[in-house]
Amino acid sequence: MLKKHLTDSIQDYLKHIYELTENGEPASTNDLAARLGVKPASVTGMVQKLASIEPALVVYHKHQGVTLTHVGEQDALEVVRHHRLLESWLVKSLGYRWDEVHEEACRLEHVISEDFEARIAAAMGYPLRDPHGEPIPTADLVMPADESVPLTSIKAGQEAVVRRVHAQDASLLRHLEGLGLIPGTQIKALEVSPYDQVMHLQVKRRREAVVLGSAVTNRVFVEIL
Amino acid sequence: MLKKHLTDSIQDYLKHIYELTENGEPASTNDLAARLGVKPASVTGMVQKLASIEPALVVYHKHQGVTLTHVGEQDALEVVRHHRLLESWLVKSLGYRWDEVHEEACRLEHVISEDFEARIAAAMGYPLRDPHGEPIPTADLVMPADESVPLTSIKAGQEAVVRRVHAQDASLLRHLEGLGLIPGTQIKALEVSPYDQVMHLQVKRRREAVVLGSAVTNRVFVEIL
DNA sequence: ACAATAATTTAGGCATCACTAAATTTATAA
DNA sequence: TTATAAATTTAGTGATGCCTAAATTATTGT
Repeated sequence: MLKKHLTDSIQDYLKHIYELTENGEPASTNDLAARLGVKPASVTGMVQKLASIEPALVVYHKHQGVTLTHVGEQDALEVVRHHRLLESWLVKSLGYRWDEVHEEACRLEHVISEDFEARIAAAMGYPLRDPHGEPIPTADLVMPADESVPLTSIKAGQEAVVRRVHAQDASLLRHLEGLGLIPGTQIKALEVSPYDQVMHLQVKRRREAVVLGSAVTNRVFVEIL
Repeated sequence: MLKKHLTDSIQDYLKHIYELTENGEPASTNDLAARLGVKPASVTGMVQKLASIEPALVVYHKHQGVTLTHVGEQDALEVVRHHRLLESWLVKSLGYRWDEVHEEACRLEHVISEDFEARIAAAMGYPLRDPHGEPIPTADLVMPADESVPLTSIKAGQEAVVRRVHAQDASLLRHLEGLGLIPGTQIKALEVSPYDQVMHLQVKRRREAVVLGSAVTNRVFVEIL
């Protein structure tokens, strides 16, 4: 098999397209541009290239967004695996906190060898979740099942366990940690305001109820008990 | 102080210029090209650029080679520190062998943060030598003194201790390891052929004498006892 | 339906850093 | 010294991947 080289830039595009299309919808030029920190015009150019290389990594139709081909998805999963293994390793092996790992992993993910990947995975006992609870694709690039749903979707009175925190912003992560909203924590929805989505939660091992806006509840995924 | 960004390419140039000028001589265009794996014409171009940026990183005069400025040397030492700390870390923390670390460190050295650097240095107890015995610049970019001399320079009958093995080729390193020629090993020169420089060595804890050509003896540095 | 607005694409440029081919300078040896 | 070889530099190119400005297409409100 040909050892194709994917540039750092292409790896970033694939990773972000993967994450934006997890919901089933194609990724828009604008959303991709915002995530990648480049201008929409640059995204159009790159996406056209990714669609025209052989084998194609994405499917693209003007004004209709991008999706990954199977090949592109495999490549994306490799990058995601690197990223999430690295985040786990930085926490477990070097004492980073969960809010400190994202940037470092973003840079390391493009340069580590398959050997390095295998060694850290083995050293950690082949973890299936990263420090934020995000599933880590296996070595053969299968994404572990995740049954969690957005915290926004639970009803007053329901109990659940936090599974994933879909965020990388350091201050948001520290805030959530301060509230005890980390993977594994059990919670109970006390009240949900119907209009502004503000949610009152009882967090296990906390005296006071926690009040959260949708900017936060959108990012927390739970498994209902 | 301005946080200038040095590209990976520039970091590589600086690192190799540093290593080529350790002997006091300017680095030649050809030697640099060979080490960097690029054509001499490319080196000329880059070196002209490094000499003309503000502040200049190198001193360059046509047909006379390149040397580092103080600023360039500091930048080079930072890269060398990253490289050697990483090699040490890969060996100590992930079980790499000394012949497996070079390529990985070459890629990682450009992307790790100062925080990462500090963490691995601390985790290892601030080592002053990498797995090959090469000195590791301190956090304030001072290269630890090294009194070792080339193995080629010792006379028959002299005893010495291996300090540095100046090589990155995996098969050569494995060969040396097989002979017991690793940092810390005590040796004694039995005989030196005056013309071809072939050297007969007694290596501590080995029954048979070892015979080495200059391709090897050039790369081993020792401290005479 | 139609104008206003938002999203996207096209076109043209620029910076980086490699390359080849040709010209030039320096070193070597008869 | 002078021819030849080796080393180096110049000049011109190409790939990557970003940008801005202008043009185009899609969406939305009335």
